[in-house]
Amino acid sequence: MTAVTDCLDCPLRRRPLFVPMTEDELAFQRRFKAGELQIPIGGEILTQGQGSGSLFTVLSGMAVRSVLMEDGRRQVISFVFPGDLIGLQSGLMGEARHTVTAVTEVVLCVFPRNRVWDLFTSHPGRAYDLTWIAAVEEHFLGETVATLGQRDATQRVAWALVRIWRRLVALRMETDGTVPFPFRQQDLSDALGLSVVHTNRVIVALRREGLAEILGRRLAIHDYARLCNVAGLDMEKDDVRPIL
Amino acid sequence: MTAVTDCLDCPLRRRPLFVPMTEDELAFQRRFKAGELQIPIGGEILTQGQGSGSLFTVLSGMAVRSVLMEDGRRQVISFVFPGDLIGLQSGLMGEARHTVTAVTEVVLCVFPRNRVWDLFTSHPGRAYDLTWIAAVEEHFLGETVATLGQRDATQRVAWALVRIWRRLVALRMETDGTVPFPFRQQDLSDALGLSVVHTNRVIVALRREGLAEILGRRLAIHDYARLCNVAGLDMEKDDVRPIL
DNA sequence: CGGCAGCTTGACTACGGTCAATGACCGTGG
DNA sequence: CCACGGTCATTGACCGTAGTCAAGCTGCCG
Repeated sequence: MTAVTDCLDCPLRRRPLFVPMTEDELAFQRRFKAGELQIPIGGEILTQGQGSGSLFTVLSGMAVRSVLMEDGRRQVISFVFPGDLIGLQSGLMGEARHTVTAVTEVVLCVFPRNRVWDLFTSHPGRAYDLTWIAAVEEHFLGETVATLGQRDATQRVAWALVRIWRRLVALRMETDGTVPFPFRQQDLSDALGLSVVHTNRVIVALRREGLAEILGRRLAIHDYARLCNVAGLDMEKDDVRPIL
Repeated sequence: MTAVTDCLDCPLRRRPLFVPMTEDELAFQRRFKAGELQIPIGGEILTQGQGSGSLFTVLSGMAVRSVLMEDGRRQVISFVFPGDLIGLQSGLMGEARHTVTAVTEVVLCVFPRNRVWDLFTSHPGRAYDLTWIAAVEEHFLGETVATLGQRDATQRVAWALVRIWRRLVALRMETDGTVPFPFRQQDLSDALGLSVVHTNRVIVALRREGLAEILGRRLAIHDYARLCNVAGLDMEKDDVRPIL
């Protein structure tokens, strides 16, 4: 049980991926933040069908956002990384439409939902950022739809690996040419609409090709340019975004 | 060339699908609305890669939101109906990430982008609604991802038909048990990640089963309950949402 | 050391893609 | 008025990617 991180000392917000905060915004954040929550591996941050009294920003750790379908199948909607906002939908629309499950231990900043309105009335800049965050999320989902709709298995896997890689690099989580990769192949396949078996075959193929490799919960990309090419992604960097 | 609709007389905002506006909001909308734009069939409301100086709300007509991929394939991200907001992403993130193409003649309310900020500073309620709209959109895309990832061809087509049906019914556009259906089978297949050929086979099968039928640019659902069942959707109504 | 979760591989199957041809409908111009 | 060309829907034959089933493997934790 470590002490709660003061927003002033927050290591995340200074990463190049995020839009810098003004002094004023920072002051507001400090008041807005109600505390921290620690979730163990496998724990649920949000549960489909249940309301939540809070909004969260991931301070550290990773998670998976998924929906459970009637027939028991699972679709992973997105992977969740430090800096991501969780609970906007349930915050604005009532109950959560998906489940968010921690795949590592996760530490969350907690923002009370009943004060979101304050944010809109007294901090339009932050409100704007909130909308911006939602728009960024929407954009990613659009790309995901395009991937599931149009790309074949190899392209999909390459796409997912590149996306995860880029995000973690932008967060400065790369060491020795590898980034953490706490997801199971099952998570990947549920995200990409493939069977685990086939996903595995593709991963093995990419490894043999010398493109990328998943080893001991870490991901190494050996030929970034070629992998991007396979994925159908250009090599440009991710846009910056605000962080709450 | 008919006269511009005054927000006061706007037929859309009173539909049960939308959250009613307060007097105050209505007054603001009237000032915010810069005019109308009429787009012919096949015209582009927004073009991928280009910025746009405006936000739009669809007043009438339908469109298709799509991304063009490197290899020339097309993914339809969503279908666009009256009441939908267009251009939030390009408004907040710079350039449009997708193209919106009119499939009928479309009339748009135009909101100048440079006044969006006013909305955040002086009308927090509207700003909140804007975020809400973004969250709703995100939710739909999540469902789309789940559909493309987990459902087979028949379920996908059924899902799309039910979604379109529900939306148009909520907009009161049903007559004689049918709703307008201006989309080509190509649009459907591009939305569902199927080939036109296979999409057609499924549509024919659904028709033979007496579940649903597309005839002369109109969609008839003959067995709503069963179709929902095939689609893997429960029969509950859509949530209400704000309209800009 | 045993058990379980997750990764890997092989053999077979099937859903949906591709290619190709035909048909229905419509607007245009000779 | 009809011939022509275009777009979209429909159907058939064939094929290939990815799913399913099943078995073994590896590594970790109790």
